[in-house]
Amino acid sequence: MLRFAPSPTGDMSIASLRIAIINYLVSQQKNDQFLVRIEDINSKKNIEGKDTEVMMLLEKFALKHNAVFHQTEHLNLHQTLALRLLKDGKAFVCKCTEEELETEKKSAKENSLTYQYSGHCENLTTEEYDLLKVSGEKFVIRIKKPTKTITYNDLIQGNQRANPDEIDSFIILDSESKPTHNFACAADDMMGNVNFIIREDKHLINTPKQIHIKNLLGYEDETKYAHISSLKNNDESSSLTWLFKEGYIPDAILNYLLLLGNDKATKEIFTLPEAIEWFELESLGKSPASFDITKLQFINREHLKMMDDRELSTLFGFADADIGKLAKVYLKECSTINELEAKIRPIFKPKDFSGEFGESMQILSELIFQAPAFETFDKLKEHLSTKSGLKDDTLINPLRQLLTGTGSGPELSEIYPYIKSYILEVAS
RNA sequence: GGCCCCUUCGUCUAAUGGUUAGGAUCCAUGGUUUUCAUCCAUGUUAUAGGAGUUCGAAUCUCCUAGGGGUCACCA
Repeated sequence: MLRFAPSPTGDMSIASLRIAIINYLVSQQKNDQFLVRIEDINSKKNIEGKDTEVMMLLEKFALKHNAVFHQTEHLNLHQTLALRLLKDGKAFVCKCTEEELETEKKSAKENSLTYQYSGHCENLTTEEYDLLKVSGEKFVIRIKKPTKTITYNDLIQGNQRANPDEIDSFIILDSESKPTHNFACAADDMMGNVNFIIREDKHLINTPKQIHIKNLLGYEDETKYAHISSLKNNDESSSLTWLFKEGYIPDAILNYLLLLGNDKATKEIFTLPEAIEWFELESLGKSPASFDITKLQFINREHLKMMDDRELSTLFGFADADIGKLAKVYLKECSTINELEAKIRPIFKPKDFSGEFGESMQILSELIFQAPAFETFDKLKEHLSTKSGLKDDTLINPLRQLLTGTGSGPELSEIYPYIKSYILEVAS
């Protein structure tokens, strides 16, 4: 079982999307299940609607999941498991106040030491615990730190180890009886039998803690870990929202994200099904890659070239393969949907006859309205030339302005076949 | 500050002790094109720095520098 565990606390980042893609891809390679878990246990940070937004994005990238749930649905389960650890003496009640802990942390920092829990409440008796419950005084539950060093092998980062002091006796149930991230995460991975965890490398530090939790809960199945190195510049300019707004398409973004840090790609331009064939999780690089928009532009253009003509035309409000073909001519100078739109729209807009070529444009427009339909641009050109007396530059320049609304662009003979059925609309 | 990770053209990367350090992208130049672009051709640009091991180091070791992560009742 593989899983993607986003938290609904903001817009999905490309780094997060990359993790989702890789999880899905590996699940396909292993013919395994892919689970989506919305990590919404921190109600303060949750943003309304971000969970459905994530699901819509997954769909947009064609990452199909077998199941989805919100982590808060498991509150009872988390509490039960925490109490079980308490009962088994593997966890303890801690009544240290946040202020007390804050002071300890501060002094640790001042002395340049790593903060560690003092162990103050470790030996609280059950009687004291009962009293605490009755008194209404706030308390948390901490898991007891391990007695041995925890080691594991990460498929990408190599052998990892964490000693007991690094893991520490950390909080698993907070003062409102809600599970902390590491506990909820480990518990859900265990209950869902997630045995292959692929996530961002920022979780590297959490892994030994989660292994410790699962150990104490008696989970014995082997879990494989792969922590993907993060992206260097994961900022606003590389946000998914921005990319979509700029006219980048999902296939291209997916292609690009899978290419980063990858040395197994047999070619640079590929689709998800193709990547499933050759992708090798273990060979992903450790060094953080930086997001480079110019490379994405290139990839986006290549994917637009591969897109079905008719489908492409729908992006500009048409349903005509010819318009798709027309757009592809413009791909020579464009790499995003927005750029294409900026070229195609003016073709169908009423033209401005007040400019430098206005007079000639008027003449040509009238001639086109009176003329029969011509199969090729050469025939149209010949006809217009004969009737108007214009030729070469004096013909082409106003004609380009009339047909495309702009002074430069592809050869008119190249685009004419795709616009000829709209010629009356175009030439006015 | 402790611990961990990273460093090859601007960018993504190749080269598992022996290459002229390769490819893609970007950029530049030339040719083609009645325009811009495309296309074709050509070209510039890299082993972070320093020691060591070795006949030979991008590759192994050490040091230095730079970058990142982490040390929560955040996820």
